[in-house]
Amino acid sequence: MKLSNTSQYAIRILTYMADKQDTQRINAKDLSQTLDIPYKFLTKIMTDLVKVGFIVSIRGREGGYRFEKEISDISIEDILKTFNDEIKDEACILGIGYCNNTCKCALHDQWLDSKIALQKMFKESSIDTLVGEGNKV
Amino acid sequence: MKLSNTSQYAIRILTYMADKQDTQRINAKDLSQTLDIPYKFLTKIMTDLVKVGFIVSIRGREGGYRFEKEISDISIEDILKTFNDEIKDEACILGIGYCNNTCKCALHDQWLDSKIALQKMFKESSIDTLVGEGNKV
DNA sequence: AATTAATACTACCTTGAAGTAGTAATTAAG
DNA sequence: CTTAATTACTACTTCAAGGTAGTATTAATT
Ligand code: SF4
Ligand code: SF4
Repeated sequence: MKLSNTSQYAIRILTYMADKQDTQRINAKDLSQTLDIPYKFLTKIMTDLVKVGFIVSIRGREGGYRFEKEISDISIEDILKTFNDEIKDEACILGIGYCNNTCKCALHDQWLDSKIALQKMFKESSIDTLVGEGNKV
Repeated sequence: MKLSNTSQYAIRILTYMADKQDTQRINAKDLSQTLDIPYKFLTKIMTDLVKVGFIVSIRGREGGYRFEKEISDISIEDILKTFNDEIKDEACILGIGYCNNTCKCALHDQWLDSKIALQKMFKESSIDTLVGEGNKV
């Protein structure tokens, strides 16, 4: 029960970029070194983040990345969805077919509250609410 | 963000077995068919559940499995731990090294409540609290 | 004792996530 | 214009989870 490496990386990348919004461009080499994410894997993730419209890339010398979308308009949920790692409404915690909200697997009652709380937390955590001094990166 | 297939299977197996405690032995073929879990994969999981002492196996003709431990003494947390799928105290949600409870990754504050609630739910959900009529299996 | 039905063990195959390598395309600087 | 520094693309490799196959072992039934 954990987030995928890719999701973890993406969240760390975007929150770190948000922390440095003064710097107008951040390049892959810096991100890779600062966040200790393998360079080639990071650039693959960056391309996904560009394609989904969170950031834009500036190619060529002196290039890099900057936000395209408002950081108040990017939630953890959005990031997880980009990498298919969100908690889906229709996914049963025990993997028994699709959840129609009337079904009951053995863990239903116990899981439902946590599920809703988690989804709410992911949805309400936009990048701008996460920036802060002294965060581990 | 989901439980592993193996964990899901194990929870379904044990809750189903608990539902049928009248039947003193349940064999792998029945479990495989009823729960729609691949037979060979199921027997691998069963062997793990035996090794960790939740159930005992009776080999040979008319063999099968039955509980060894009290079902009130087996929690979802215990099952998840068996397959290394529990939410570890020291695991950072963003995968940044080890959590010492003084560190702060960007998601720390938002995650902590959910984490504690989930851990509590997994710990307090013993198999006997999960048995019930009409559950999806 | 032979047969049959069950679990246990060992080894392998498959799939998807994670990570790597090399090259092409782009663009600022000199 | 050339070079250097950057992102993008394509393809491959590695690793762990999930799943499969075959055989050995066990024990009740006949
Ligand atoms: S029973 Fe509960 S966990 Fe299972 S599918 Fe329905 S809502 Fe989801
Ligand atoms: S900062 Fe929060 S999530 Fe990260 S390791 Fe510490 S407690 Fe865990």
